Formats: sequence, C-alpha cells, structure tokens
Amino acid sequence: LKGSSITAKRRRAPRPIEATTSDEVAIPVKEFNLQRTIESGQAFHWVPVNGGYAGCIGRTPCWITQRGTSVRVNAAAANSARDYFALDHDMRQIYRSFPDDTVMRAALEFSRGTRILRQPLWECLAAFITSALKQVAHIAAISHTLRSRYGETFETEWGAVSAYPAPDRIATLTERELRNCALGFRARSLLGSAEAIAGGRIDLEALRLRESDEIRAELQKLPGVGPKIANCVLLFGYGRLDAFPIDVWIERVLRLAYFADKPEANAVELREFSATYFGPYGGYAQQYLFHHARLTRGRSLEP
DNA sequence: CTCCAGGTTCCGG
DNA sequence: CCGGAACATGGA
Repeated sequence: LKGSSITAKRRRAPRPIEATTSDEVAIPVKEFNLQRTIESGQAFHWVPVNGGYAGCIGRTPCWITQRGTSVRVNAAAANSARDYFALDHDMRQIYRSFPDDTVMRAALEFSRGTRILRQPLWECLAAFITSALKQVAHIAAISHTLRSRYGETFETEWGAVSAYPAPDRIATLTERELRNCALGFRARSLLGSAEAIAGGRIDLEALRLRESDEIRAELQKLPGVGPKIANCVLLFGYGRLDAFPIDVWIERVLRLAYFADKPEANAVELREFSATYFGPYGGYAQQYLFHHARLTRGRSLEP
C-alpha cells in the first residue's frame, strides 16, 4: 500500500492492544498441512512470519506454526485455532468419499492435509464479495488494506495483526473510501451488504440453523452475491462441506476432465453433475481440485 | 500492449 | 430462460 491514496488526510490509527499472553501450546495433528490450508485461497490475510503465520481469527490474534505432526499456537488462540482450522475433521472418512478417478486422485495427493476452514461469517462473506474477478494476490491486498485502515489492530510478538472491520464499521464508510482500497466496482457491493447486515435486514449468525438452500437464497439477496460467492460462504463459513463453488478454475477442471465429450454442456449441467458425482464432501473435493489446478496453472489437466 | 483474474448484474433475443 | 457485455484494477 503506497502513499498516494492516503496522502490527503491521515486517518486516525486504531490504538494497538497488547496481546494477552506469549504462552504457546502444542497441538498434535494428523493429515493437516498448515501451509497448504492457509495458501489455498480460502482466507486471504495470513502473513508468513518465523516459519509460521500470523493473523486474526475473528478478533483473536493468532500466530501458528507447524512441525510435522505438531502445531504450535499462542495459548490465547488455541481453542479458536482448533475450530478455525477444522482440526476435528475426519480426513480419512472425507478422502474415502472422494470419487476414484485419475484427476481426483492426483488432486488428493497434491493437496493432502488441506482443511476447509471454519471462518467467521462476515469476514468470509466480505472477503469473497471483494474476490469477484480478482486474483488471489489482489484479494489479499484488499483484505490487508481494509483490515489495517478500518479494523482493530493488535500488536503481537509476531508483528501487528488486524481484525476484519465489522459490518457497522464498513457501513460508516463512503463508496469513495472503499474504492480507495482498490475495490473497484466491488465497493458498492461491499457497502450495500455491510449496510444490510448492520441494519439487521439479514442475520448471518441466525442463518446457521437453516437449510443450505435457505442460507444460499438469503445470501444471494445481498448485492454482489451470486451463486458462486454464496457457495463459498456456505463452504468456508457455514461449514456445509457439500457446497460446491464453481469458479473459472473449477469450470476448467470440470470441462476438461469430466465433460470432454460434451462441450455444449451448460452451467446447470455442470452444477448438477458436481452435486452428485463428488459426494457428501464435494466442497473438499472442489477445494483440492481448485488448488491443484491453480498451482500447476492448469498443467494438471493436460492429457 | 493484450490477456485474465475464486462473478454479478443487466440487457436484448 | 439464455448468451453477451459492462464493470475496476493490477500482475503476467
């Protein structure tokens, strides 16, 4: 973030808050890969530090590192981290449920240990609203700008980390201020969604009790939220592990690997195929296919 | 310079 | 209902 956009009037910096403790705890893990989980394009604010990562889980500062089958995390964030990184997921059961084909097997070997995060709902929704037609690195840049300018900042022994600004905070901003965070046309969507939540027209937490179809329909009433982003929030926020977001990469995977003989297939056919073929943990399958295709820049799909 | 990125919305057939 | 275009920004 360079000077040009914040020259005119310097905003008041949020007051740093001292981290509560420097104690760390060790958590044994199996089938967990911290780096792949953090860098697989689900969350966008973790910063590599000291061989691990620093960031916030909601409003809880967290620094975490992995060595083999042991994860070390600051004690104050241990419970949050267990939940956020979904250390309770039964990976053997999930892997057993994957379809047995060459593309899926390759994606599994490549992405093994990646967890589907349980992210706080608003920061997940907001981050994906800003993700439309952006590369992962750009989404991360936007997240960091919004967090550091408008979120609560905490000084930790691993550096400063910031929480995502709450809906009522975003709702006090102008579209121009959001555009100055490089949001482009997404500024209007983020502002409108923040206003809807701050004004009580939608209650993200209350939706946890509803069926996935109901949640999806409610989310899609928000500006800038269509089927893809709604499915990302279902998967990465609400923990609906069968939700299957179809983005440009996954569409590429589906067409090349599973629809090679049906180039005329439309979006509905792709959606219906995905909903059944990949099983009850289709969201996991989707994330593994996405990560594999993206990091090999599509070469994983060549014949 | 051109192309594309974890899409959504609006418009004309 | 369907395909196409507009929408901002920045890295490859």
